[in-house]
Amino acid sequence: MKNPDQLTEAFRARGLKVTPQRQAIFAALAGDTSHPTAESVYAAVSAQMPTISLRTVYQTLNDLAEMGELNHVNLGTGSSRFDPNLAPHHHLVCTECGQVTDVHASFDGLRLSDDQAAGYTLAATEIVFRGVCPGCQHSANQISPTRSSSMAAEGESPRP
Amino acid sequence: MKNPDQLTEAFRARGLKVTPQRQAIFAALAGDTSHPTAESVYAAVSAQMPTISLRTVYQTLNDLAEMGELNHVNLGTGSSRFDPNLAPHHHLVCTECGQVTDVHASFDGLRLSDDQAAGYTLAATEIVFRGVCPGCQHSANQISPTRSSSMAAEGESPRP
DNA sequence: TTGTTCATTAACAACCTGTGCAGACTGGTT
DNA sequence: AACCAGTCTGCACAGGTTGTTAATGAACAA
Ligand SMILES: [Mn+2]
Ligand SMILES: [Mn+2]
Ligand SMILES: [Zn+2]
Ligand SMILES: [Zn+2]
Repeated sequence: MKNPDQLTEAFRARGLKVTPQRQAIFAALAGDTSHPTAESVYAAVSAQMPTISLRTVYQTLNDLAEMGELNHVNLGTGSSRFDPNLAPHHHLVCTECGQVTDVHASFDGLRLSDDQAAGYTLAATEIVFRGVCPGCQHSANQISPTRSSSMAAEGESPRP
Repeated sequence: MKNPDQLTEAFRARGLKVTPQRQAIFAALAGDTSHPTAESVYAAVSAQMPTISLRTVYQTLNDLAEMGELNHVNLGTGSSRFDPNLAPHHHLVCTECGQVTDVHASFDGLRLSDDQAAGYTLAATEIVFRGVCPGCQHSANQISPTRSSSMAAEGESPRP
């Protein structure tokens, strides 16, 4: 994702207005590597701008995704996530809490032979590694007093 | 997935009853390589047994998944899909119509280095190839009369 | 500065996938 | 035949996301 100033330019170039709400969202996303959901972006921005609406957050995230400034990723964690990291990379997803971590390794050897491609015009290859994150391993090793402690930690359930 | 008779046994062995509804679902899934959604299983079974409820289809599919007879896969096509193919394999997903095709190539070289794994306990690796299927390429090359023709072909929209 | 256009908000409704629930029903067993 | 655990159905409902509408407000080009 471009930095907030560049996004401001890009929005103007598209005839979109640059509003305080949009700028607050740009700022919230800058440097965010957590693969936030719309709700979590809303939570972050609301802290600075309590009057912003969830609807506006959705709209702006969708605008950014349409402009290619953001990737819309669906990793089966129950809600769409938005990824400002435009570099080619893959993901590590915690099956307990839904946490998503970037994997920057390149897997260049990964190509589909023509016969396997079945006539498809290929556009992208996504690799998802699933497992249990360090935080959730701790919780699991304990006597699990309330059974919901691990999910509460990250704030999102894996599959609603 | 086991064949219907074996599933009947497996259900009984677990103390689960074998009902006509469940048998109809077993039969519908046998040899189905389309990665059906619950809705599409429901549609198929309803043709033979019009009184079956969607709720029962969901329940039975979940039971089968819990028993490991079916894989629950989420490929970002808007709804969960169920995969009776238990062999390790990957998927090719059409970004236009949502069609899913198996890729049986093995990518054994694919391993995550310890530093990339970030302390996760890894459990699974999924590879998703995205592109446009042969059918949808045809539609796209034409003058696209109604713009919705390509989606109607496969019966499911990629992202609701 | 002014005017036009676009954006935001709020309050809903609608949508879709999926699940919880209550009550009627039935498979498998005795 | 009778029993009971387990199942089916229909409906309500939840979560995530989008559509609508109207009223207010603000961005930015002229
Ligand atoms: Mn990422
Ligand atoms: Mn498959
Ligand atoms: Zn976790
Ligand atoms: Zn297609």
